[in-house]
Amino acid sequence: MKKPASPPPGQTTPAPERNYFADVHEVVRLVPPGRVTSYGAVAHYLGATRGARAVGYALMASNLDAITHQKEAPVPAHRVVNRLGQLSGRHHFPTPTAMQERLEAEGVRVEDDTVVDFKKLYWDPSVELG
DNA sequence: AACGTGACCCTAG
DNA sequence: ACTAGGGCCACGT
Repeated sequence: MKKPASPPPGQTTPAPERNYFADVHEVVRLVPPGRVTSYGAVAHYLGATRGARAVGYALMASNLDAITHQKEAPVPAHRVVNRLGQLSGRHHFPTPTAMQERLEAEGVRVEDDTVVDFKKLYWDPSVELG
């Protein structure tokens, strides 16, 4: 077998198959309705405090996947906002107002594309889940 | 294989 | 207190 790669430990991707997509998918899915979390919190829970970007990327993929499958959003991406509580990803939703609409539907007040009482509704997986 | 992009976060002046 | 810049992670071409 010409398996050239014997990836030494400590290189990129320490975990064997840490599918960021599936990982984020699962964490966000655990976010209860009426609560909101941030990309950084999810990233931190995954172990990468600075991987918040990848979290957003994975979320987009999962959301688009759901749309492609024409099913209900398996991942409540609308409950994920940036560290400032702003709906930075609202522009990437099927509709520019889908995120806010969904949040308000769950009782989350949104003003000026920003979650009201974001700190109060904040849901940290590292804290809630441990 | 390398460069560039992106729903971000943190540190420094 | 505010503004500016750099950095990390993953994916596409």
